Amino acid sequence: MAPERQSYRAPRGIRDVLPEEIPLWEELEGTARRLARLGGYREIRPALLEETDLFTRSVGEVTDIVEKEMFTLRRGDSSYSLRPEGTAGIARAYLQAGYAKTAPVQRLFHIGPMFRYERPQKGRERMFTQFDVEALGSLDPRLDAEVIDLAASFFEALGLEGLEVRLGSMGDGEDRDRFRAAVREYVGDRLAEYSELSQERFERNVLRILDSKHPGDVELNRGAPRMLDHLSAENREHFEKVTELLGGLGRRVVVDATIVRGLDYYTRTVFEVHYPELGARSALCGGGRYDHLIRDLGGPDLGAVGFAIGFTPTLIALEQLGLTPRIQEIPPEVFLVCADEELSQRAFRLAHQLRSNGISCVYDTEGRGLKSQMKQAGRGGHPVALILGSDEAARGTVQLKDLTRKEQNEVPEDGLLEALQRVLGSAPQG
RNA sequence: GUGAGUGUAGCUCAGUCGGUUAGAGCGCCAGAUUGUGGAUCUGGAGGUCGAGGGUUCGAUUCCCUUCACUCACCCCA
Repeated sequence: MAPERQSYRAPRGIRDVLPEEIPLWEELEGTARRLARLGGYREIRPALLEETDLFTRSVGEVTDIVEKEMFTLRRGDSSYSLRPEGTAGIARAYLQAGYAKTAPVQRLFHIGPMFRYERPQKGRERMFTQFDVEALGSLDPRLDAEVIDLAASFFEALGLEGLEVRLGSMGDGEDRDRFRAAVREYVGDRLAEYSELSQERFERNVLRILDSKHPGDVELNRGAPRMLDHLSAENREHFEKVTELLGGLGRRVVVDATIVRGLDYYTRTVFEVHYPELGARSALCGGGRYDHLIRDLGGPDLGAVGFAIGFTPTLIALEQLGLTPRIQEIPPEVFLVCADEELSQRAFRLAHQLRSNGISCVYDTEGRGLKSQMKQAGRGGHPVALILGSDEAARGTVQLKDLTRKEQNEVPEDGLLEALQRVLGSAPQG
């Protein structure tokens, strides 16, 4: 029974959100929900755990995420994984719910944790919360623009101004294959000059070489083929439409041919939202179109577009820019003070009564003295202290102290609720 | 997976050129004439100096190993 280890910690890369931090998280979640709903997006809460196969099919077998970053568990012959990203599960839920047949166009959003087995570092955790927005069932470029606009609006609502939307297109099908071949040829001709890392990527995922930040590679990439030059007429038109629509909203759009998403399911539109002031860590959001994912999961070939915003990078950005909302926890409205220990049962019952009437309250459980209880009431930030004393009890009254105004009145018990509501309703700090 | 840095009270950190009772601030608890708050003052509790091993008369201080955390690379939100 004697424990070998006297302390437990959360697993590596996983952190608790403590009560002190909840107001901040509620602010982020509330902002996300509010904006999503303004656009008619409905909240969905898909499974945290899926069959592993769902992710290998959708995200891609040779991606890092699937190859080495999934938390996977086996039960008998089945293999399940904690979701490493949100889109696959949402698309799966969409199909399972029958939306593809009953109401194909679905605007959906989700806020929740994702899991990736990675080495933690700043802005990267093994369990991280994402705001996911997905518009499924349509190819309309307005949805691309709408979704991008929503992502940018989220950051703006939190106080970030001067955002930059970087937009590119990965093409689709044939033009993408042609482009990939062109890149292979270009890079293959001078592979030895590329960095070791890029050489490794040559077989794995050529397109990522275009994304390299290695100075030598950047130089070599200057002459590389550009996806935007290889787009088919149809995809070109779609891309231009999205650009135009965003421009029409006054959004600053930078066409960035180097954007390459890491996940296999992306097609055509890809984008990132950047906050340039943040430098290297300026990407706050990534997303794009994934027009064949639904088909690949067994449904009809319907288009879809979406994005994911990580809460952790967002919080870091806000912190760096001094924009972290300073929101106080809201303490219970009443602290019940027992001047006499014999009244503790009455205090307990009174607490129940107040709560039944919608008034939040707490009381001391450590048998502390009056003074100490008053201290707790004051430091706890409760607007009101109710003091139960034996003299008052004999008179059928309690002392009601307004801690913000420092006013105290003796009130009869049968008028207590009204008196409390009056004081609380007119609380100056709101 | 690779590399670097750091590990001393709940938190933020001093400190010991190896020496015998390890410190501060904040926080916490208790008092300041006995039924009243956030200030002030006084006092108090709280640390196997991450863990294991080595060198030494002696290690929290030096060396090794290990674990954890942090940061960077990779990858990505």
